[in-house]
Amino acid sequence: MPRTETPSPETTGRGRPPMSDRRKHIVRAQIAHAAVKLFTAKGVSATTGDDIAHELGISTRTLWRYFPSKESCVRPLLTGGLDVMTQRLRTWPSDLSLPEHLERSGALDEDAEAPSMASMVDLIRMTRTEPGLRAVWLDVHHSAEEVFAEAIADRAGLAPDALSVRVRAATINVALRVAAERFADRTGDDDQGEGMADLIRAALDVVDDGLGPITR
Amino acid sequence: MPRTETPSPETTGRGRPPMSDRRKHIVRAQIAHAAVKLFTAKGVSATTGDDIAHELGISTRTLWRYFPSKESCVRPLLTGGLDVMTQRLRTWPSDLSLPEHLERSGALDEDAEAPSMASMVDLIRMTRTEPGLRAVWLDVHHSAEEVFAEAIADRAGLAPDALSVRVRAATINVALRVAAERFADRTGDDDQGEGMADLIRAALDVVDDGLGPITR
DNA sequence: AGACTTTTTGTCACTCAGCGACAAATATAC
DNA sequence: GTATATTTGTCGCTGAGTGACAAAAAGTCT
Repeated sequence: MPRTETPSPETTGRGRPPMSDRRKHIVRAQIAHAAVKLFTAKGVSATTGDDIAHELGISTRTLWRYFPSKESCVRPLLTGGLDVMTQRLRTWPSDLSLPEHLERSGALDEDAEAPSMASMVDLIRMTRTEPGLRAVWLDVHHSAEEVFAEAIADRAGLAPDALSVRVRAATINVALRVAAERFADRTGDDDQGEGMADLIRAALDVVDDGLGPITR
Repeated sequence: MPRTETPSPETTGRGRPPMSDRRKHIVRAQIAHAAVKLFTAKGVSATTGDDIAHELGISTRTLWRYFPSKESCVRPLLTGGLDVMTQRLRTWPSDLSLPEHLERSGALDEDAEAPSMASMVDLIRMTRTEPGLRAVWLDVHHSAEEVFAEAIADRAGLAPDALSVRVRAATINVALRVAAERFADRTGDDDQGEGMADLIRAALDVVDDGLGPITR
């Protein structure tokens, strides 16, 4: 059995086999790390697509086949925390509230992807001053909204496009974004910042309070 | 008195006076309308900067002086609803809850900018399929977050960067975005859609419910 | 070992976005 | 009218991103 990670039923078995999703993902991750390295060193605008490609020894044309723009090269790093959570939404136990579930997912992620964590923190910080990176960051979270909506609709027995579902998905999602930004801001070299799980809990608690007594 | 809309104290009175903010705003609005016209007609990617500039009889160079990218040309139209609300936040009466205040602001806006409304609806719809426009749309709302945070912090007597303030500002803001998207989706030629004020109220009610009984 | 087939990568040429520099036009005060 | 400051246009450039096609890679089959 010649390791086919995509066991499609109609394998002609003829010619070069398509690149596995796993391998594609690895290449994308390598590009992402090269991009963030150059972005932090020279700044985003001063970094060209050629720079990123040359850093990896690939041609610029291939780079654009993996990512549609130089800013989007770092997308895999920015999605880091979120796609762990959205993946875990599929196994959301029925005896756990969503905040509890998300909090644990966030905590797990924090430990798991330690090497990428520093890059992610750097990127979220750059998000403030670099419009191109901010666009990617906001879009990453916007994409997650859909996933949250489906999970919530499924649990609540409502349609995924019900207003209450969409608003809840959006609010939860945006709370996670604010928590991540806070985490990035507070995490310094002295590592005195709060944990990601604590921040997620705190942010979701605010959401759970509704608009609060102050704004009403 | 030679109409100076920026009555700066140190008017040398010598040379051509700077363009008033009002006049700049008018030019930007003209560009925005030309852009959305071409975007809807030919699609975003098929519309070049030269097209937009030529539509108005200005040079391409001047176009880029008013906007940093062709997608951002429509920004004035996308901010339409939001900047009315953020402007009114300055005169937020103390006997009104934030939802009530926003609801009324949204309703007023709906009537006031009737001509721009159709373009805005078209744009928000295009936001789904055009990544460039979506980026502008998301960034517009992201910018509003800051304004909401300041208003809420001021009312609550908290620091603008307090976690609770930021989360509340973000959640309210995102609820407005979902309401606007819903409005754009539901508003057809037969005009059977709900009113903007109703949608804002409904969305903010969901926020005020917190995470709700379902997700906990 | 071939020959064969399919995917991936690289090379080339091209369009368009967007900016810096400088000239030309415009609008005011004197 | 002249002088001055602002705006606009022209020119030329770099870089993003794409389509077309050739070269290389990685397999299968005999």
